[in-house]
Amino acid sequence: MKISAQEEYGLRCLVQLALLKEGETLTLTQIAEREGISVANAGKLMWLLSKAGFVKATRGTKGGYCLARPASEIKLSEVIKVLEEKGIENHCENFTGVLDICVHKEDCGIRSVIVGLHEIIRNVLSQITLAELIAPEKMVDQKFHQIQRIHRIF
Amino acid sequence: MKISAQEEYGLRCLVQLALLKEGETLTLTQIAEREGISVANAGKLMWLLSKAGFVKATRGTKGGYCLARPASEIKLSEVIKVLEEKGIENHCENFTGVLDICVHKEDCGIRSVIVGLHEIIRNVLSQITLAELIAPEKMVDQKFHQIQRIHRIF
DNA sequence: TCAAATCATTACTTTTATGTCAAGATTTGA
DNA sequence: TCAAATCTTGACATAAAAGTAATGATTTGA
Repeated sequence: MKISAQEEYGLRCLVQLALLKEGETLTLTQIAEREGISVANAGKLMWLLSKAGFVKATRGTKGGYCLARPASEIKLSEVIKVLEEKGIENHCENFTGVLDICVHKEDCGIRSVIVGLHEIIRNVLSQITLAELIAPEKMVDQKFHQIQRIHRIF
Repeated sequence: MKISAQEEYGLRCLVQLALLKEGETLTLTQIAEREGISVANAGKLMWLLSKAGFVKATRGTKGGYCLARPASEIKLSEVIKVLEEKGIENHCENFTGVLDICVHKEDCGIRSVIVGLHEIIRNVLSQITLAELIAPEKMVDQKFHQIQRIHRIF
């Protein structure tokens, strides 16, 4: 169970844009620099995020990227959904082994657990916005544990 | 955020063994057949699970695999820990881009969220045993939602 | 108008994860 | 003892993910 490179770096690029003041933009080169990734890679990620409507791109001199809507209105769950390649919807299609169809199609305890876990993850991520993510780590941690406390997970 | 093939299939092989009666065993061929994966792949997975002490293997005619301890004493969290290649411990080492060290080493909201999510996942999985996983999906689902209800996640 | 700066798009390369193969070791039973 | 059945192990091949490169399109401003 882990986060993919695309999810991690994509999210981080968005964080950079969230840090900007109203009206400012960042070029691919600047984003790449600030995140320690290649310009080509940043380009691909921003293209995805642009297609998905999270960022607005303007070309030409003075061009660059900025968020398409306020950071406080972008939930992490939405971002992750776009950056992951295959959603949980197709859990059963993903693990069919050498067959065309998963042998557990009928009744599957694992599916319940995996699908349930994804529900929890989605739920938690839907309670955190980009805006909250750019606060100092201490604050994010606090917010996270507040979510956990409210829901009595621990 | 997704489960890897190794985690999925490894878990499923264990489930097959959990379904056995006391004293019964399954050969690699049988496991492969029942899970719809190749014998070679089953061999690799069982090797991992054997090294980790979840299953007991006996060689030779009449040989095969069985659980090394009762299914009710094997938590999913332990199994996943063994089957995933990199734990969450090294989140920061995993995403350093083109640099040697992640640019967010100092203070990182994303890290908080990802590490927190992994805590939740581990916690939930530690409350489910192999024995519970082999019940009809309906029951597993119930158990899962019971965990959610107890902890007021939703 | 044209060159420079920038994003857009697709194809390609590299790396990593997954899956396979083959040779070896152990056990059983004839 | 020996052949058959089985697991063990490490090397290898394949597929998927990640990352790069190259070419094209748009905008700005001299």
